[in-house]
Amino acid sequence: MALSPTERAIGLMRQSYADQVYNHIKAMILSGNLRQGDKIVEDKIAKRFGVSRTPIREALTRLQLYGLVHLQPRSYAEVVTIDGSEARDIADVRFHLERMAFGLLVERNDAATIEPLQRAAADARRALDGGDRAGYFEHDSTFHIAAAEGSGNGELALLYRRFENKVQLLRIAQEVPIERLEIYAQQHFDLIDLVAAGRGAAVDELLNVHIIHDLGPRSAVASAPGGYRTVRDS
Amino acid sequence: MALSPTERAIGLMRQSYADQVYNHIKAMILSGNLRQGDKIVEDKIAKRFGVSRTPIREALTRLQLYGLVHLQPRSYAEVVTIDGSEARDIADVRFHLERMAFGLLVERNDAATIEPLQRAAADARRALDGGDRAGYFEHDSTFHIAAAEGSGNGELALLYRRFENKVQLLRIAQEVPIERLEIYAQQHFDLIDLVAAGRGAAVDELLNVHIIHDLGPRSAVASAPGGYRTVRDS
DNA sequence: CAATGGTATATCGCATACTATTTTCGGGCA
DNA sequence: TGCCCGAAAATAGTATGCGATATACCATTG
Repeated sequence: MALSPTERAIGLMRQSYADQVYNHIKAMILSGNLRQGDKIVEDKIAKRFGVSRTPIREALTRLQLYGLVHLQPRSYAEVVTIDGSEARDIADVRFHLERMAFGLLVERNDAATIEPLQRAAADARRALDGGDRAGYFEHDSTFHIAAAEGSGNGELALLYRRFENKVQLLRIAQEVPIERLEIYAQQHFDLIDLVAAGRGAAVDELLNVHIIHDLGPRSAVASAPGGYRTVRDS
Repeated sequence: MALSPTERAIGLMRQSYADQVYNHIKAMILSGNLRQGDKIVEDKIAKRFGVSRTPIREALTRLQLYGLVHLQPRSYAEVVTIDGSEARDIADVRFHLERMAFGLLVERNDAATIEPLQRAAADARRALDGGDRAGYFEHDSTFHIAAAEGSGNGELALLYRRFENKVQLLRIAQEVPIERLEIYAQQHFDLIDLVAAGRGAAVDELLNVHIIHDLGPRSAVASAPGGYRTVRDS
């Protein structure tokens, strides 16, 4: 954790300890190394990282506000637990945020903007083919974040990037079977195609399928004639 | 700031110093006591409140994550500045979040759920009549937060409550003329009526007017026949 | 006079130590 | 045996101090 003498000498402390700890704990949670409900004790983490509790507390504060840990006052912190009802709520909110993002993408109709999505979708596909489940999740996230970023609305991008933490936590916890991941991976490409074709209604419909999937329909989008039917129908 | 001996004795420290400081600074920003771009120095605030810098830092971290202050590493913090482009982005995101919330409200069609909205709308109207501008903003916030809460989606409520901080900051900065506030106050009642009448499309349309108003149309909702025309047309 | 460099000051990042509260756990009692 | 209570341990909340970095100001030079 401590910086190398060289880094110190050059003055290259790009990230504060709090940043580093934040990233590390977040990675531990999102990789499944820390599981839902696991106890997080400041002093233990501090000793583990070889820093004092001060930066740890700052990192935990951030993790709390991003919805990844629950801080019980005067007591210890826990990795948040997401039950079925919350899962549906999260998916629902996510659908609406992404619908906004993709709507703006369709409006923009800019090939350069969707290039990052293309790349992320391809990376996800490759990871899945290689049996790299964690890698797939990573690129899946990247895909959707790229959509938010590409929307051109900075606030949406900010909001989505934060919200996405919880989505990722959900992905880990749900233990989705590999066959479903295959479907998701394909849908990414389909989404890109529909965006490129400017078929906004079809995009909405596919997004609903992609995000809400089998959690039970709560925000179903009315099926439009000529909407999304099967893969590569554009 | 320090607790009274009685409070200490009874053990009534419900809020940590960090909480209290957070609420206080937030109130200062949202009341216009601290203006956009104002410098915030930890030590000064610490002395002002009679506590150490530690809880101040925690409060500032939270304010940063809520988008109210900008923390420059190794330098001082500032109240965030929102330029025109960001303002439009915020309004745009807000519209989509509220559309989701009100959509769920229409689905629910529950009188008890919209009762808090009714009350907030009435309070806002009263404040405005009394010339209490700050009070109006307060109740305006309450109205929209109540909508998010009433949606039944806890994640949406959480997200919206956080996001609303920035919206409030925007309200302060924009210095909207009083005549426009009159219009907003009326639209709150109109929204309630449309929700009660189950006219979802009209709600969307009015929300767009209410939120995007004169920032320039970016997320215009297509006018539906029988949509929102004038106040109390239901 | 403008630009550049250097020094002083302001301010934050983190470590350490102390305090207050919560949790845990074991022993006494019904 | 189960439950309650109290003491001890665990843990977070806050204060203080030091060191590091950024900012501001002034002198020097072209």
